[in-house]
Amino acid sequence: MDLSHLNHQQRQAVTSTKGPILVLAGAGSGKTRVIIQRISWLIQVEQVLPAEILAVTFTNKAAREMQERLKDELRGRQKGVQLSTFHSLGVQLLREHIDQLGYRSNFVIYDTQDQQSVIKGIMEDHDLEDSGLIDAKGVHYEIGQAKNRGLGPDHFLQQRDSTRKTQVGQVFTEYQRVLKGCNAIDFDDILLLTLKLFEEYSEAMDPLRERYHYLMVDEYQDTNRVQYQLMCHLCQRHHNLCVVGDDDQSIYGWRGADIRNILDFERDFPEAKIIRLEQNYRSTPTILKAANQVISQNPQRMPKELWSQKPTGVPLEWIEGKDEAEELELVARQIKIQVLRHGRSHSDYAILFRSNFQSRLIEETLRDSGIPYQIIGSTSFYERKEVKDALAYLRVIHNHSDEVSLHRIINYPRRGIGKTSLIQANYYCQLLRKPLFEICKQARQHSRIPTEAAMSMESFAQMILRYQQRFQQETLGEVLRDLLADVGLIYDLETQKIDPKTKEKRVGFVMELMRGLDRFVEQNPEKHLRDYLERVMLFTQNDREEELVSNQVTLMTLHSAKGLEFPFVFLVGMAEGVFPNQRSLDESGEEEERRLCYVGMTRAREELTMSMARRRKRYREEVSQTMSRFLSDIDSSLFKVAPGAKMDMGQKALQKKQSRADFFQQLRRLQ
DNA sequence: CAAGCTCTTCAGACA
DNA sequence: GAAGAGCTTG
Ligand SMILES: Nc1ncnc2c1ncn2[C@@H]1O[C@H](COP(=O)(O)OP(=O)(O)OP(=O)(O)O)[C@@H](O)[C@H]1O
Repeated sequence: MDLSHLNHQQRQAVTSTKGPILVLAGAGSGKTRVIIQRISWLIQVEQVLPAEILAVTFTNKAAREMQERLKDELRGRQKGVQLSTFHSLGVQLLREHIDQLGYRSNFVIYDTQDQQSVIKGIMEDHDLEDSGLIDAKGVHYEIGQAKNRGLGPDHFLQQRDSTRKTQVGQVFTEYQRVLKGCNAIDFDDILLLTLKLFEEYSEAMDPLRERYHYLMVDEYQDTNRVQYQLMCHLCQRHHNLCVVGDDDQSIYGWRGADIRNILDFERDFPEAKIIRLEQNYRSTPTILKAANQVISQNPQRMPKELWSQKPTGVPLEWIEGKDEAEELELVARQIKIQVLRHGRSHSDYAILFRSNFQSRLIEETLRDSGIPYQIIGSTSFYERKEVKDALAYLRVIHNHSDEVSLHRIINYPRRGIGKTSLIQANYYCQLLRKPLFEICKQARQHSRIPTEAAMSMESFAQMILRYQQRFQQETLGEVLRDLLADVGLIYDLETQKIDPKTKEKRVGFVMELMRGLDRFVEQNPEKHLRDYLERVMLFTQNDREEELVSNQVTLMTLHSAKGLEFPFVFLVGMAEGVFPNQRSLDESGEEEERRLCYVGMTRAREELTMSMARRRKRYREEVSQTMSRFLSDIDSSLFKVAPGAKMDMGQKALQKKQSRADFFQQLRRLQ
């Protein structure tokens, strides 16, 4: 096998297939390439069966990319290699074994909204809502943090001196009970329950320990403790583990990523080999130098070298607008000019931002400028009310116990099952210890439920059962169409008295959902409703099948950009408060934000442009903004036009005028 | 009990 | 700019 496109250290990492190794290296040093080549080496040289190889990535997008790169490399022989995220691996195992843990295999996955509505419900039931000590969001956060560290309600209940903590503990306990009752698990449970399988049903899991002879983990710096433990179980038997990561790119601390996983690797795997990669093949020295200046302000970094042999490259660009609209217009024009001048494709460009809400204006601006674009990773689609409502029908059909979804739809669109009827139904649930759906099925037998409502409940339940049948037999997409027509969801949306534009949008989203299901069926004719639901829960919108990736500018958050690269990168919104994000600063200091900046900058291969607006609209009022602190860490000589300006006002104005004149001149020349 | 209205609150990243 | 809460009205 040809290893000439790897450097010495990479080759070492690729060919040291036995035992644990840790590849610790900076951005763009070819870590991902190591994983790809290693898999290729295992299959081609060591004749390892693909099914014995497991590579874990952090996002589905990364998994798919790796799949593509492997396909290019192995042309079919990669078939059978398992590439997945910890979460999808977990779901796969749970499907098979979750009954051991007291759930049924048709479990559903609760997202943040579902979780919070459960928590709200519990707090209402226990009159904890206006205790002033806790709120649903806070409890949700605490539960999440605890779960990421592998802790349960006891962790809170033990802290007797804090009423707040004990209340959180009570809600937490109840929360787990409710979820179990709904046969639902949350994202953290996916990992926790999988781990529990390994710990408590160890023998049943033995085949799994046996299965993967070679385990690889990309973006290792972002794993949390639970994932780490899971990883240990998976490679326990064979011990052939290769993890690659970069402590400077650890940007998921808020989700429990634990840097100890890197620090303790040597302790937990004493025979581990540590390999460092020091050459960056991605960016120009200019970009790399700037990125290093930003990250070097962080204390307590692991020592790492990173150099690039590429030609120096062009200086960094800086764009400043009077407000966000102007900032983004300038960015758009810049892209337009460059595409024309250099004959580049739009797909060579990425616009990266800190927070999702920034994407709206970017999108509008690009649309107005006629620049084609695609947005990656926005979760908002599946969080929209109308989409969630439609999905709730599917979830209830799949799992009658899913009471969060059931409550969403039992009276939407209206079918005369009001609040009081539900309270009565609920009373019978508790009295007879039956799930709500069972009560609905025979609502007329329960005298306290008003007759009208009871009839309605029964026919609702019958309808669900009818569609459950149909989903098992007919094409998913068609049944969904019938279902939504039957319950009148689209009709309800269309007859709402709101402005026609939003109305159109909402209907459009539901249509898109139906098209998505059609596409899913086309691509996976054998799969069932449960597969679709699983996909929808795990794969956010990222997965839009890369429709014609060609010639579109990519828009995404800095977080989703990790691991990717583009010839031209624009980092927009480089203003204090936005990036670094204020809340993040307050809660966890600037270091992670700084790493995020490092990640963003090092996505660029040839040219990096940063931009900000001097004023920004926030809700109603306008606020003036100052330049992001990260910019002042970059040597101004690396910029073509230095941001903020160390020059006096006169010069500054002049330069601005000058560059604007240049700019318009260029525009004219191009037209 | 439903419908329509205003008011408030919220916008940190992801699986 | 969107969604939920809470109010009034029919
Ligand atoms: N030995 C090599 N020779 C030439 N190019 C290489 C070599 N190794 C990697 N590259 C290229 O360098 C770029 C970065 O590689 P890769 O994505 O594997 O880096 P990485 O370390 O995973 O980056 P990051 O940490 O930013 O995710 C890719 O375009 C890759 O093709």
